[in-house]
Formats: sequence, C-alpha cells, structure tokens
Amino acid sequence: MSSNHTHNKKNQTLTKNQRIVLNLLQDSGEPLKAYFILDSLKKEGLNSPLQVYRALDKLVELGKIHKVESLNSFIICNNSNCASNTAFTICERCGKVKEIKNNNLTEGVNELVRENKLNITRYNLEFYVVCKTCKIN
Amino acid sequence: MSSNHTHNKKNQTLTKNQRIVLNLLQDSGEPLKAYFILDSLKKEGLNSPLQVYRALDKLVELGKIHKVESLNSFIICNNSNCASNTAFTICERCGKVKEIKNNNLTEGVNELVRENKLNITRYNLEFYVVCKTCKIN
DNA sequence: ATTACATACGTAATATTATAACAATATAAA
DNA sequence: TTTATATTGTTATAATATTACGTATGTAAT
Repeated sequence: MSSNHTHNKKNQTLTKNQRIVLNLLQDSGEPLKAYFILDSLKKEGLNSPLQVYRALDKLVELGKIHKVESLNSFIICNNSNCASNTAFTICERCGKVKEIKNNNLTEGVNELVRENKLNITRYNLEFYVVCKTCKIN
Repeated sequence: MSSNHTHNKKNQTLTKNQRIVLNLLQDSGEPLKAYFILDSLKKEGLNSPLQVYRALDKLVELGKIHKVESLNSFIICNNSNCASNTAFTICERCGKVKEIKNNNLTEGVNELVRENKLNITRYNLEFYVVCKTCKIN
C-alpha cells in the first residue's frame, strides 16, 4: 500500500493505537466496523473495544476518518481537505461505499447550504445508489 | 394531539403492534429510541425488543416513519408525500430533530440528484445546526 | 525541577442497540 | 379449502458502545 498518502506528516503525532487503527483503515479503503478493527489488531496489542473506540473518536475529531452512520462503520477520509462535512454513496446491492466530494453534487449542496436560512454547521449525506458493477449484473 | 393526521386512513390496515408504535411516535413528534418505545408500551402488551423492531421495520418500509441514523432513533414522517428520501436538521446543542422537506434546500438537493450521473435511488441527509432557541441562549 | 494540567492508557464491567431461531397463528389469495 | 404470505410471541444471543476507575505520559508554566 501507499506510504505516500495525504495525512502521513500528521500521523507522526498520533499515538500508537491511533496510528495502527488509521493504518488499517487506510489500507482497507472500505468502511470497517469497530469490532472488526479490534479483531484485526489483536496481534498489534489491542485488547478492548474501548481502545478502538477511543482511537476512532480521535481520528474522527481530526478529520482523518469518517463515520458512516447508517452502517455503524468507519472509513478513511480520501480528501486532502478534511472538513467535518461528509457525503457518501452506498450501493444498495453490494454495500460498497464511496466518499464523494469536490464534484458537482457536493458543490451544489454546499451552495444550497450557504444560501440556506438554517444555521447549518456541518452535514452528513448518505446517497443510496446502484453502483456500476451491480447495474451491469 | 391531532386525530386527523395524514396517514390515518391507512392505519386501519396496520396490526396492533404497528399501530401502537405509530401512535406513540405520532403523539411524541420527537425521535424515539426502540427501547424507550418498548418501555412506554409495556402496558399495551409489548414485551420484547423484537416486537418493537418488527413494527418499526414495517413502518419504515411503509414510509410512515423514518430512522434518524446518527441517533439510532425513529421519528414520525411529517409529510403527506412519504418517499424514502429523508432530510433532517439536528441541533448540535439540544439534539432537537426536525424533518425538512419541500423547502428550497431539499428541492435543490432533488434537482442535483436528478442532474447527477450517479444512479441515486434515495438519500438520507442529516444537517447539523444550532437551532433558534439554542442560538439565543 | 516541580507543579499543574490535559491527554491517553489499560482493564473490567455494563449499557445500549439489534437480530437469530423456532413454533404458532392469522390473513389473503388461488 | 388448500396454499402462500405475513405476523405473532418468546427466548436467547449478537453486535455496538459507554461508564468507571486508576495509572501513566506528555506539555507548559512557575
């Protein structure tokens, strides 16, 4: 896997637990569940759910990962510009999740949010789709 | 509370469990958690979580209620036109949730979705805000 | 260097949210 | 009325997440 990813410079300030959780999510690229992360990192010294949840909380706070709310899962942030706004597509058939950002849809949403009278501080958008692969089959 | 709400006509085809769960959500207007619903309806004869979850699943399927994913809660649908698309504001301070629909923001989102190349079948949007009441204080 | 403070750690216990498996019954359709 | 579908009730268990406690570590100010 790439050792040249966006967040590497900041990773050095992370603690060991935070780092190994982040690395796992980076290498996976898919949304992972907390207890899957725990099982995967037992050999690295993680013993308890709380160790995982604490690392995940911190990484979310830092904008390095996002929680996919409707899946109770966590996914690496694939954007250099890590805000707290999130937008995902979730394939209804295969479950595949992609972060969408910096495209027309999210730009449009951002514009709507700016124009809007509500005091929107951040958002989480989950778009259910049928992905290309599933559409063919 | 109103006994003249949008969905009453269809309610007659609901089973007893589905009906009492729906009524509770209607009367509340707030997002409620499954186990809170269970506790509240013990006196009505609900004994097990599964009875609640089954009723909730069905009501979601019928579009009569929505799940607020990031709160693990369920809220009555306040729209006559109950699609599977959902959009909520959630106050970051007090936790108050409102369904938003048929306003500029959701119309804009709908237009973006129509224009978009992704095969979006439905969406769930959660906008975090500071509500009017909280902003004053 | 020492105090004070914030952050993170490890561990155990527990709380919260959700589903599996099974047998029985009701409802609707053919 | 036979067949198919949906729903029920119950028990048990799985999956997700937090509380509580005591300790350690890093950082900044005195």
